[in-house]
Amino acid sequence: MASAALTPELDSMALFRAALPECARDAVIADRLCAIGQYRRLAAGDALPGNPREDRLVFIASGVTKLVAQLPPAPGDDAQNAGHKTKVLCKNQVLAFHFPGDIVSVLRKEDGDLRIVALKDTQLIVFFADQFLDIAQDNPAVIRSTLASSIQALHASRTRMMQLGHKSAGHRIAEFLTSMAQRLCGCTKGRCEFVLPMSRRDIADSLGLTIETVSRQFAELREIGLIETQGRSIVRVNQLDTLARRGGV
Amino acid sequence: MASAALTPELDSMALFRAALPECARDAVIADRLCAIGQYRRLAAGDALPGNPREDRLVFIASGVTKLVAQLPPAPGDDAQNAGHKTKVLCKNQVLAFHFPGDIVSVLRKEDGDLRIVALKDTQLIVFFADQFLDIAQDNPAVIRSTLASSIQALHASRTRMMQLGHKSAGHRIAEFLTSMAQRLCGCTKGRCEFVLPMSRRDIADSLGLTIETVSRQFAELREIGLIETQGRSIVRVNQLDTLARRGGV
DNA sequence: CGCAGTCTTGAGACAGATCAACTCACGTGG
DNA sequence: CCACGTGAGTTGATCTGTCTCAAGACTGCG
Repeated sequence: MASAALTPELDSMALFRAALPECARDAVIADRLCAIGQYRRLAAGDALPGNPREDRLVFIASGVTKLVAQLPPAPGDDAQNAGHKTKVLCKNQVLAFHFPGDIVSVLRKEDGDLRIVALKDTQLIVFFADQFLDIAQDNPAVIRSTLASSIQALHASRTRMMQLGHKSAGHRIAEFLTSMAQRLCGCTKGRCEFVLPMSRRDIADSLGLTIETVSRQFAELREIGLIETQGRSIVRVNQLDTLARRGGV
Repeated sequence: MASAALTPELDSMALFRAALPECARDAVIADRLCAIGQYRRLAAGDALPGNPREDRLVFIASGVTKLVAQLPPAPGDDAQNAGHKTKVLCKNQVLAFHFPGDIVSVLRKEDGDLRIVALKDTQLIVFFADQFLDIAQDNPAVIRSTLASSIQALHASRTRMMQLGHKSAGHRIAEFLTSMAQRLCGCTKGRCEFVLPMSRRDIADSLGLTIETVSRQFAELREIGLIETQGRSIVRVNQLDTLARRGGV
């Protein structure tokens, strides 16, 4: 898509510009936004340092990240679990995975903070939300596209809520694989092959399941012949449309 | 807060103005927004007619509503459930409850449509999102507050996702009651009493549980002495802070 | 007062979690 | 280049929480 001859930083900025609404790409406003964006590089496994004070907007230029909500270590969580047993380990819910071109809004911590963690080497641009909006509001197209993307995220989040609320493990895994096929190789039917950038644990945490259950579901899909796997992370889907139907959408 | 002598419609519009950022309340922009807003009245149980074509923003002036995602009657849902049994009835996920002052964004239907249903007699103002934004984008304060509220909704939705992903029935009910206490009588500690505007079924659907489980959890809280109930919908919480801790926040 | 629908309570079934081995992939260092 | 070790992934046995199905009790309406 973008050039390769420039520095990684300029390259990332160019990608960011390309993500802006067409009319704003080469305008002054793009320069102003780029000026306040901080370029960052994360190695696989690294987390973007948290900032408890400011809401931020993060543009993913390359790589893959997960957005993790780290539940606080259950402060006084035992006071009430009279009879129950509760894992003392703080559980990490993976709220979403993000791919190049995505803009993620990271609110400052309130109930156990949000963190962006890289799954592979990742380049991103960080904006402070206030600064970004101060500039963006001068340009209707930009502010509207920002709003649109946040509404989009809301919609996605609601869809996932429905998943977590009603769907069985089988449904969830099928839907997960379907969406990964779309994201990673743009396929919606037929057969395709891709490399999952995230671990079983990440998948489990994002779907509200355990790794064992995820593993068993993969096994079941393998037995039926719907998918094949190679090594830890290579997945080949044989009938994507059948898989999608299994996901119940 | 608002007058009572005017017509219900004017009254609702006044409430809407009051919800705008201060600097915009009496400005021209408020008049323009009011001009495109359609006043609606819903009796308890009625649904706001869906609109498959336009995204809408709905301002709740009075009453209480639920936002329901009606899953399509599982078109070809059985093809894959080889061995499993699946409810044929279409399940209704309640995505959120809304109270006076809330602005709800209702996206046009995509995967099983969204509907707003009144829980008690409700007055609201409906805007077409495009029209609304065309006007709002002229005023930085308005567009930013719109964005802020949508980000807020996103955050709430994420919080709920975490709930549905990780929390036990007991946690969910405790958190639900805590948030209702805040919404309905502004309490965060001590004891308080309120009338739940929604049925057990609505509660169950919003938390991803069954009515039976909800009922049992209420019973448990009653036995512990944390709450008392009277009739179907009056709830008295004895130790709100203890309940909140039980919710695990 | 009586009916209809909501809520409660109980007994049993099942999906998924938990606990515990075991296997395998993949990077390391000899 | 291959042996090795570590951590990821798989598989199995059991256990628990929640759903299901089925009565029954109550609320609140006509």
